[in-house]
Amino acid sequence: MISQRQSLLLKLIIEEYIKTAKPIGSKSLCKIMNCSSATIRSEMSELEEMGLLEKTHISSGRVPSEKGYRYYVDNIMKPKELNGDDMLKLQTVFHNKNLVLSDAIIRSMEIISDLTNYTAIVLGESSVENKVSRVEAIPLNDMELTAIVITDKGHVEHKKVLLEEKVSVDEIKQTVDLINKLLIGTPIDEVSQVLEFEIKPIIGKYVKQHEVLYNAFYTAFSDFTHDTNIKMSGTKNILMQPEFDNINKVKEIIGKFEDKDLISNIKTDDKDVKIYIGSENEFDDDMTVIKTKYSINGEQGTIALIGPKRMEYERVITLLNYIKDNFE
Amino acid sequence: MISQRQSLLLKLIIEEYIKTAKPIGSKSLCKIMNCSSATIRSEMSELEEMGLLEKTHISSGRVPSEKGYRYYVDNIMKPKELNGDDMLKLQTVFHNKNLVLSDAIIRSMEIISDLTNYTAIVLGESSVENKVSRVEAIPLNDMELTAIVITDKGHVEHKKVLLEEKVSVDEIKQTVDLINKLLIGTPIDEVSQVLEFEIKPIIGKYVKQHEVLYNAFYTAFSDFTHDTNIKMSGTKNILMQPEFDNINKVKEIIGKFEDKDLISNIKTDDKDVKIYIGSENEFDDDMTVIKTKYSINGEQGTIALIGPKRMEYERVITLLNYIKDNFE
DNA sequence: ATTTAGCATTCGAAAAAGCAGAGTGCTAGA
DNA sequence: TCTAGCACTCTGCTTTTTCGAATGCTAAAT
Repeated sequence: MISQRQSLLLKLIIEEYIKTAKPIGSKSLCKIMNCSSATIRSEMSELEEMGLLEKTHISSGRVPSEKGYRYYVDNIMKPKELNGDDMLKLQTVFHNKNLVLSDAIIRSMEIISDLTNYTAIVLGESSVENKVSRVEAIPLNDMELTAIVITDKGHVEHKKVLLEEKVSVDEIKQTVDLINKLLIGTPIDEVSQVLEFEIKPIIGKYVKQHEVLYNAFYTAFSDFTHDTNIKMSGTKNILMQPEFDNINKVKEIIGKFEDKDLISNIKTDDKDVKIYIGSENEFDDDMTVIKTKYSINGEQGTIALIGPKRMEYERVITLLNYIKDNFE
Repeated sequence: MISQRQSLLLKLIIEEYIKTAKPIGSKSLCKIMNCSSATIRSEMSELEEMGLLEKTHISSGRVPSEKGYRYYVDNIMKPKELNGDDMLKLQTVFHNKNLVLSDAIIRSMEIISDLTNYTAIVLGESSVENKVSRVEAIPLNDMELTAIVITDKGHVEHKKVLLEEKVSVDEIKQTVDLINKLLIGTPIDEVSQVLEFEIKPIIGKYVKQHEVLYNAFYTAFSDFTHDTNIKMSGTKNILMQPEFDNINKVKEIIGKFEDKDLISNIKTDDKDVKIYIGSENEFDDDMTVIKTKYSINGEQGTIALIGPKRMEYERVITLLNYIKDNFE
């Protein structure tokens, strides 16, 4: 077990390291720990033995290990009050009456990203809980049409589709009417099933070119439901962190930020704010991902921050909780 | 004036430098120029005097200057046939019958970016030449609605708007009907005028809360017309170029890539493929921007590539021309 | 009048050497 | 248990050296 004093020492080391990104030596903690550097050294080496601290080389100061951060997050750090400045900045969003909720979340995350220099991500989900309220198709020429779906919550999706063969405007109209009749009120995530099992079998009776049209709508719809909306901000900010002092790491991370799949994977269904340090996350072993689900008014998704493992955990968790609370 | 031999020399130096990114020494060109290094040296120093070449330091090999590239692009380089591999890759797009034109352009540019390791940009314009074909408003609750505009070319824009006061569903419906009546057929870029001068004056007669609703629609529409759609790909690729060997340049460029205004400024109305080398462009003095307008089927915009000044000009210009030709 | 060979010179990139400072571990005494 | 002291290690920086690739210039050759 870890002693009182060791816990304090770990706390001091981590918090100092978060500030400076430099290994912490025993001497610098003498006054505050009220003992000699030798004592601190021996405590340090015990913490190292437990795997909570590391050295960058044999005679360097100590640096927190992944396990060290984990311990800090789980057992040492305390939820803090939101800092006044941070709050003030965020208030500008809540007081801006012109912002729709979904925009407000994005804006809040932008602010948090600016405030912290971490990268903010908002993964909007394709509006589960939304029901189809209307389907439209605008024929553009004999080979193209735009399919539009509007949900009861005001979500709109549209997609241009290429028809494999010419289809008459009348036939398109008939198909749309049919789809509307059968689809209105259907939850968005059940649409593809309804299409497949209820509409496909009967569409042939009404429309000559049913294959073609069916396929067009089918691709349009399946795009809707699979598409997660990604908003990122501060991919530049994060490069200001001192850990990005070498060109290859920068390139690696930039590459990962461009990888939509990797980013989409950050999605979570956990309503609590959870922290994934280093190898605990799928994104990058040197980074920490902190994320939570939001869900307001039928719209839901994930908000996340990505930063170095040396992250201001207390502050970040407070920030995320704050905006969650304010949006409910 | 520049002599035959100097022109050849310049060509060789630039093309070699494009390949290797390393200064070119006189000796390396002896065989191909069929003369001694001393001769080449003296020609080189003349080219330098004319400002077409530069040295990185007093005893280094030569590197093309901005003016040198300009001269090369204007007077030396010849339009080439598209390389077979490049063509093959692009063909996959043209043969993919499922792609709508606008998607095909984006996809083509992605491929070009991969092929060249430059960054590709597609700036889609808010569909000039489109006319309003329908306006819809979906009330979400007493304070929010989603406004939808559909154009005759199948372009769809939608936006959630916050109402400043509660407005009844009936009033919303009336307003929408009125707007539809007056707006259908209006070219998208004239919408705000019609709204301001034709609709605003009479809306009060029909609707009690006319201010509120008018404002909502006005903001929604003005967002539509101002919004240029930016698609970028290969921001990572470009970092592979050897000029990005120092961290600060990388950060600078990443910052510029995040700057929507700077990117939007790349927009051009020139239908020819034009090259802007170094300080000739607004983007970055160390980079070259090559761009052209595309316009198909009422949809138009700008496609551009951003790369180092040391760009494969011949290839790039051929590529862009090729996709332009194939889309018309 | 060009072109070439030869030579001293310049400069950068990379390796080697040197140095100061910050830390550590360990031991012996308080 | 804690601390003072000491030998030792390693980094980060600066300085030196070395090496090779180019250059410009001059004088001879074509």
